[in-house]
Amino acid sequence: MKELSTKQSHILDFLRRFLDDKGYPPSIRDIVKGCKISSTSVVEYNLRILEREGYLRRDREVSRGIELSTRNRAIVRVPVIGCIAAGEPIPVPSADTWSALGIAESLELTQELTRGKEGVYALKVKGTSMVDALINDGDLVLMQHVETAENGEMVAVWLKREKEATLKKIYLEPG
Amino acid sequence: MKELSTKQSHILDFLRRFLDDKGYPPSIRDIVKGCKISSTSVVEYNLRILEREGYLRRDREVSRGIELSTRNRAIVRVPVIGCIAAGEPIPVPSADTWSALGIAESLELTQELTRGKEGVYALKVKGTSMVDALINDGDLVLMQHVETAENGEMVAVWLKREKEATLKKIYLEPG
DNA sequence: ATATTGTTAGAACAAACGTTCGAAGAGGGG
DNA sequence: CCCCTCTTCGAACGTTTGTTCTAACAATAT
Repeated sequence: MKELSTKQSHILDFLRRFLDDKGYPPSIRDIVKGCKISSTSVVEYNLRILEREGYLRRDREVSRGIELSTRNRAIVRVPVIGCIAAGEPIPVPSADTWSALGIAESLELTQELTRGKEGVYALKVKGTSMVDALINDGDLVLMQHVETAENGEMVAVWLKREKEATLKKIYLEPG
Repeated sequence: MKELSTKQSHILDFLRRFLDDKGYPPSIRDIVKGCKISSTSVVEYNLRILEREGYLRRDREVSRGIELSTRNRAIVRVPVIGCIAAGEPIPVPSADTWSALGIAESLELTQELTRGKEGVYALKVKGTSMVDALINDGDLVLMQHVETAENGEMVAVWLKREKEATLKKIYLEPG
């Protein structure tokens, strides 16, 4: 799937909200009003792109004949590997074996959050030693495991002594 | 709910199958064909009964404006209210009016994340001024809006000068 | 500059669609 | 039988809706 324009994201989002709220898809003119678009043909134009990119399916010549692709709503299960405290080492997360091991907890996320990335895992924060870093006790930190550090990219590294972390891509979810 | 006639059960069943298959509700004439009914007014007549008995909800004068009332959803939609940058003010999120306003994007979460809390919203992080706080550009911060600060609880407060934030409950998702 | 591609605008048309109305059939109780 | 209620039938009306077409605008490349 290609990158979507701002307008296409708005339309897709409006579609989801409308469907969620009303129980049936919006008409093209509903989208015009809901997304403050000036013409039906603009919606038609962008719907065509969204369909081509696989975000939805359309039944032509049928009013409200729009079906959202279920792939976008796919739910991903992410392991909560362990606790993270000040300066403690992080156990290595293996992408596919976590289900076999005795992982206690897991987290259900939508793919919108993980964006299809592999090797995403979660850590539970222990203690309030990182309050100044916007992270509190009991928070959940979503992270992506990468094998090698790409050039110029930031990678999550725990500096034991400094009690600091820098990271490339991180997914956070505190509770 | 009263006992349904054979025809009404048939319609209800067709409604469910159609919705499941196509992703949008059938038109009255679709029901005519699908249930081998001879006239649209017969469908209209029975739909009126089905609505009165609470099996479905209808939006009048709207094509395919039928919503089955048995749908349960474990997925929660959360508005992405705006951008957050160093020291910038946070727009006030109102719990139920965000769908009516021109909120650009939203995020789909499982209830496991929000834990059924009300007034949960998200902010998009702009800029890298908070990298040292584990938050990077483009990250999404999930927050819960509370009207009053409970005693002893931490509440999200932006200190303009210190460029710091303390918060009670925070959900993070970076990209 | 011109050409190309992506996007927006507005209008118009034909089909799809929900609604309404009068009439009539079916069944049940007096 | 008549009366009443529930249900079906068919057609018509007005609106909604998807589609299409042409023109114009914007950004970028040639």
